[in-house]
Amino acid sequence: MPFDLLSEPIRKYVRDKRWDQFRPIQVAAIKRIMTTDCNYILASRTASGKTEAAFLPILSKVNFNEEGVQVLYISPLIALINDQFLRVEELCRYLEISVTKWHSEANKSAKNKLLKAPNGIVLITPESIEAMLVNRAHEAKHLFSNLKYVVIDEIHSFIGTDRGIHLKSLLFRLQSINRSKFCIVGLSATIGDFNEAKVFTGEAENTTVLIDKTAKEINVVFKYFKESGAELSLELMKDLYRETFDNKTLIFPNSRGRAEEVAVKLKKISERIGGHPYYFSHHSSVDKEVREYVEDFAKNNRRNNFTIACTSTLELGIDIGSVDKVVQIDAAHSIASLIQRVGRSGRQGNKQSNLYLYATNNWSLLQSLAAWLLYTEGFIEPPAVMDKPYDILAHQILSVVRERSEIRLSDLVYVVKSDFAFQAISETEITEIINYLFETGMLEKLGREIIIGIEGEKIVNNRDFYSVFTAEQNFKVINEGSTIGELPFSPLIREDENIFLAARIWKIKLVDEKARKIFVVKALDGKRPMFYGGAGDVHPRIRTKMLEILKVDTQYDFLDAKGLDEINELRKDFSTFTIGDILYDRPIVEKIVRSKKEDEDLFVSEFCSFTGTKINRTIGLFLYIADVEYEVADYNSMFTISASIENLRDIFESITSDVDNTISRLLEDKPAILDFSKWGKLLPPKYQTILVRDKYYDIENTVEFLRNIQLVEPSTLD
DNA sequence: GACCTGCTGCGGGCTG
Repeated sequence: MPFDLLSEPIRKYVRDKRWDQFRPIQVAAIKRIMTTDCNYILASRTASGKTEAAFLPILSKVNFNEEGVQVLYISPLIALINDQFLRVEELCRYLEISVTKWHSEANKSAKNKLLKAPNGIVLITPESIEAMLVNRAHEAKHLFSNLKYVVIDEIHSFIGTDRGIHLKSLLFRLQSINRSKFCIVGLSATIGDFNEAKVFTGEAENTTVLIDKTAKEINVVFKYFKESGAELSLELMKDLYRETFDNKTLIFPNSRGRAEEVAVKLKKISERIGGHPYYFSHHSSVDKEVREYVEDFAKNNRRNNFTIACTSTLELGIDIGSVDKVVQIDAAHSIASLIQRVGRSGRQGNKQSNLYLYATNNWSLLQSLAAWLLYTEGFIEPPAVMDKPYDILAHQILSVVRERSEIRLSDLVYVVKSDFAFQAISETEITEIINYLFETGMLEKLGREIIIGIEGEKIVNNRDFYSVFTAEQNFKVINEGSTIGELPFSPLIREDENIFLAARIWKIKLVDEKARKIFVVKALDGKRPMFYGGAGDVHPRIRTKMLEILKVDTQYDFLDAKGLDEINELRKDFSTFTIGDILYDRPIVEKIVRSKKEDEDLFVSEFCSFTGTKINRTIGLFLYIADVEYEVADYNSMFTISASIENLRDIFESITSDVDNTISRLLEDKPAILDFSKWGKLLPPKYQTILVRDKYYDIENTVEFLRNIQLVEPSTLD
């Protein structure tokens, strides 16, 4: 019995909570964690008791009388730490274990208290671990050299990302200052590739994934509104209002600007007809305090209905309670993301989640439908795995040198070589990168020791050093002394322009460019703000599924009539292409255009690749190498290429995988191509090229795709 | 048309 395995104080906690039974993931975790010293990944949907599944057995098992912090909980978000702190602290009161928050906004005297007598549990972010290792290595050792368990929350948000590689390296570095081996427990929503989750602990063979696959039943409704303008039509907004006014709803419109538009427009409709005023927006550009107010409102009020228009800020595990409906406007970029969003709905006792998928154009409708069907087939995108993360390696080399103050070359190479985050990178490569860091003044030799160089000091001593991702430079938006949020500079940011922010309308009174501040007053009408930055890549499987939907004639009963008509219309357009092999048969149409300048006929091919964003980008690279002009739109995966079909066949057949020269030329012409990597600029040119090749492009899969592709022309029946 | 995440140490001013 799992209950009997737990320690007495924890059993008392369970009794006091009046839990009549454990959730499946808790049963599995208690049994395993209590009886073994293995690493575990607990995979189970949102709100299924994962935190308790990890902490009940860990708190039962670990002897907290020992000196030093015993359990380290790592979270991707400060907000999540603050949330979990309350839960974990309540649990720990039964054992008189202290719990300390350690992040930039955490109470400083609590941190100092911990430094005096390290013990108990610490909740921390990866960046705070990095900062501690860099600035106060001795304190890091003082606190964290006797860890028994490391719990990583929302581990799926790290897997397959730069931040994840960074965290892996930090885990390795924590392990190397520990007296004995600590165990890792990762908490995760259902993820696409459990193998990658196991590898994440650095000990795949000693890591077991415990999965609870029971999913909530999802009630899905598709709604189609053909939109032509830049703004959402009144018709759509009215329908959205009718669906949401008497519910607790989250709306995901895929962008910050559109989230503002939706929140403001719904609020206006509600005002006009005397509905409730609880319409909010929640995204990275809304001020933190305003966001906390919104989260708090959603969590703590039972009586009032509300609607929050948001971005992925409300996708992760911050506790906002549960909502009745989740609305997705146009296709989410991934299935994983869609499922996380749906997981926010379905209240306790009610087994169903409600998902409304609005589409505003035919391709978005098709993509949404494809994502939904793939989900019902059990497919979730696997994470993008980066074998040789040279940029994070360079960052960590600087960090390790700073941590040690001085270190011999052989020791440095040894440390980095042993780091499981960089397993696939060879010793020769590491040495080459270190040598380049000498050349550029990042590192310096002092006798036989290596220290941080003059150029390196500038980087390492900057606050920006602790993270591996970049942040946009914004203007603060201020009304009557209080900050509402932030906006990037755009043509709209001018005095007397009216803009939406935090679900309200503002008139800009003054722009202080030097202080990067925008002063605003309340207004009655305005425009949604402009933001820059891209969304995530779409996985090839989604695009293949889109083609498959066009090929069959299934009449989906969860689509509304307009949506079904639109799908059938698209099917008609594509019915002229005979697609046999879904993976490689791709539609193409050749047109002849009269060139204006040179007065001759030119061939233009319209080619639908039906593949992922990254492969489309790489096809673009190959066309660039072949010196062919083209345009590409990723949303419908369509290329317009200045070449005949015959010509294109030749190009696709003669594709080679040797593109390094082109990429290094590209890097010289347009260094901004490396902007996706914050620390890539530390690398020798050769490694920058490889980074762009492997991370920005997908050479291997594109070569395979193009070698196998069969270009299908329309049948000539008409 | 296009997401998100985090952050030291120190000094100055203010409050209790």
